[in-house]
Amino acid sequence: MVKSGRNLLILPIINAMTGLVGEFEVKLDAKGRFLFPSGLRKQLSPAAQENFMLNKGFEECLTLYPMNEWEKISEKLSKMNLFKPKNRMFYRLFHQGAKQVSLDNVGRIHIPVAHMERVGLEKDAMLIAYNDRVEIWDKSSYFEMIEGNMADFADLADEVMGDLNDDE
Amino acid sequence: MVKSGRNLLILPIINAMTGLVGEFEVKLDAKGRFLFPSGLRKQLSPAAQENFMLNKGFEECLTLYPMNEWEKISEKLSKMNLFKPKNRMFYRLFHQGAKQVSLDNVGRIHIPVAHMERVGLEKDAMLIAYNDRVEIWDKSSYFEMIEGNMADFADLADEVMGDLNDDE
DNA sequence: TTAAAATGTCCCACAATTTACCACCGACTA
DNA sequence: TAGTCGGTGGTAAATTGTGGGACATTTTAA
Repeated sequence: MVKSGRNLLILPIINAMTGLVGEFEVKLDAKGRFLFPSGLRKQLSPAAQENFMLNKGFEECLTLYPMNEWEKISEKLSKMNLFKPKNRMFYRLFHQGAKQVSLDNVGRIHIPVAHMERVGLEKDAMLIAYNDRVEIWDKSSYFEMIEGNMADFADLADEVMGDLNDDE
Repeated sequence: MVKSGRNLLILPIINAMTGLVGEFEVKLDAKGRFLFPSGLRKQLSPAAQENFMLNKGFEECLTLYPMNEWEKISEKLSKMNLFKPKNRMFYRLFHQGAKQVSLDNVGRIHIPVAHMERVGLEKDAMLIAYNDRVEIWDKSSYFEMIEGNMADFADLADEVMGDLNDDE
């Protein structure tokens, strides 16, 4: 691991197959902008570096999808039959707060005020990158969430990963 | 890029493949007009930017179809056998409140009073764009609907998306 | 049948917000 | 030590959004 800038950890660039990784601490300025960590940007395919889709995440966070990843999801969704009520409802829930965002020419992303309020985002935020997405948490909510679930970590590991070991 | 109207830029269509996206908050003025969000307008094909079909949505909302999308649906419906009572009834229900609407030259849409009353539309509204349509919800009804269904979101996601993932 | 009221349409000008851009600072690297 | 990259803050300009005035059309009531 390499130390860079102020206090941002930059992890080695990861193989494209395994997707995004890393936890980053960022600060929102008065306008709700934050600098997209360079370590994370390097993990994105060049084509996907400009545009993102932002929406409300599954839990108390926002989720950022690189546009190419979003399109994959979107394409799947577009095959759904919208005459079925469940599908409509899912569509709506999944599109909560959907908004296209992009990097400004210094590499920042702007989070609309309404979105910040929706998930209690204050000045300090955490970016959690995994797989095809980046979650944006308010720093304190994030650590509360971690704290609250740490106790179950062991059980969860067993439950989620237990089977996989047997296959190998 | 083309210049149109007073000073409206028409940008290339964003997701022709995957349809409309985005959640937008709008305010109705005293006359029941709201400004069609520019972010949404940019997603429409230039031909479809002027005219829409408005009708009562499936849930407590109104639905706005860009005219070209409406025509696709309309064509499907026209193939129905209207000698079957159920089909006739569906046809009627689907056309509830159907009315052609269009943007004024500042880019606003006017919702007739009767339609507002029909779905409890007050001053604050939300536009939910997905796939081929734009839903218009009263803001508070919208969030109630979200609240009420959020608990099932995880299950719904599994149910609806679970199958799709298998395709990979 | 006509007048008055209500509703709907169109267009203008200004206000507010957003976005793009610029200039700088500080740290690490070569 | 100079150059490059990462990061911060602010300003100016373009775009988006708001309210209202004036007119047309439809409906209601006398």
